[in-house]
Amino acid sequence: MDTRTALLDSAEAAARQSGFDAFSYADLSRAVGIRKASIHYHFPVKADLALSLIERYTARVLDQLTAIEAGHRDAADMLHAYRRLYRDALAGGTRLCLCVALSAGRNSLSDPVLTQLDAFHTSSIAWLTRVYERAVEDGTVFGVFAPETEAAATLALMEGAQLVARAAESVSRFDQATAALGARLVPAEMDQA
Amino acid sequence: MDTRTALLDSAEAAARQSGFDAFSYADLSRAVGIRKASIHYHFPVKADLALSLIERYTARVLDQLTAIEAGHRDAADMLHAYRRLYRDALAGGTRLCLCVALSAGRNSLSDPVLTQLDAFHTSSIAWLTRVYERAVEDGTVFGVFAPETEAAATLALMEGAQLVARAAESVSRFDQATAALGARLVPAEMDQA
DNA sequence: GTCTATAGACTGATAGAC
DNA sequence: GTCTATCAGTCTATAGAC
Repeated sequence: MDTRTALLDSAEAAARQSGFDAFSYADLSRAVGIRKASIHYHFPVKADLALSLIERYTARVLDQLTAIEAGHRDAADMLHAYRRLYRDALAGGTRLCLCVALSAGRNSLSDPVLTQLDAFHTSSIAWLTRVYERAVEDGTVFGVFAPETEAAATLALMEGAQLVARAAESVSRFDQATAALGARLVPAEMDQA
Repeated sequence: MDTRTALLDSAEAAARQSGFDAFSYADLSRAVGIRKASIHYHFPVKADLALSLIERYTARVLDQLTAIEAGHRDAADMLHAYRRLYRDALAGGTRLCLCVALSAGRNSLSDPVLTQLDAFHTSSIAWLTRVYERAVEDGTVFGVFAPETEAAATLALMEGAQLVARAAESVSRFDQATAALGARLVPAEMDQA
């Protein structure tokens, strides 16, 4: 394998594990077995590395999407495969898809902070679960079957929509991503009317 | 306002804009108008600051959720308000919810990288749109009305689910968040049977 | 292409005066 | 509580020999 590819492989693994800013040329040099300065021959500044990384990654994922499209007949099958793609990319919860990782960056948080973060998610899901339980009763949200499942999905949807929106620096991306949720909600009564 | 609060306010703004690792005590000292070393009196190490930050934030959001619950009758109204909470927190696409930002971290990406990132999202949505268009025809996904809207939601759901899963270092969080999507898919035929 | 050596800047953190 | 002064460690990046 040529040095450039080894560098990209190592950098991708590191970026997906901890974020693009979390690894240095020093880390990379240790992993690949050449000196720090030599990396600058291949990628003069670190932004060049980021660009090569995402270009290679995008091409690879697009190939996979094409393969999924060719290998399945049903839309449902394709969505199953798509979901599996992201799921497998997680590597047991330790790695993000490179694009999420680039949107995301370093993760140098201490254990107590991670605990609090998890508590926040848990509380949010608990709250949303109560809301969806009510929805089952009052019928103001279309198609709710499992409140807790809906709750977890809604939280993830919000976090993901924010990430996508920030990457593009455009709120309309957020609106676009959450419009489907909005469409399921029965319009509110006009209090002002 | 006391120094501690000013520090927390400034740190929160910075963290939500660029990530927790993207601002330094030096930046903070400039913003608040005291010396770098003085910050260490309030928050001896930076992890202390992160913890105070998320504790304060969590308490505030939980209060808002309680208020939403008290102020609306319908589940649909509550979900509207919840969605609006996250939307407003975006501040036009420049700031993340603190929890997403902490999961996410620094974002020191160059313009070309951001462009590629956006291209990736656009391609993914285009692909998913085609899949959902097919779903409308073949009926293998329940409740699809607007393919492009579904596509944007699915992408955001995946990114968010990964973020939530990484924060907890558990794949089951990902499964939980995407289970609702799975439930909408008509089971695949058994090829092995 | 890979190396040694180094520049220059910035980081989080500490000691101790006031 | 806030200050000055300073530490040792990190980082990206460059110059120039081989």
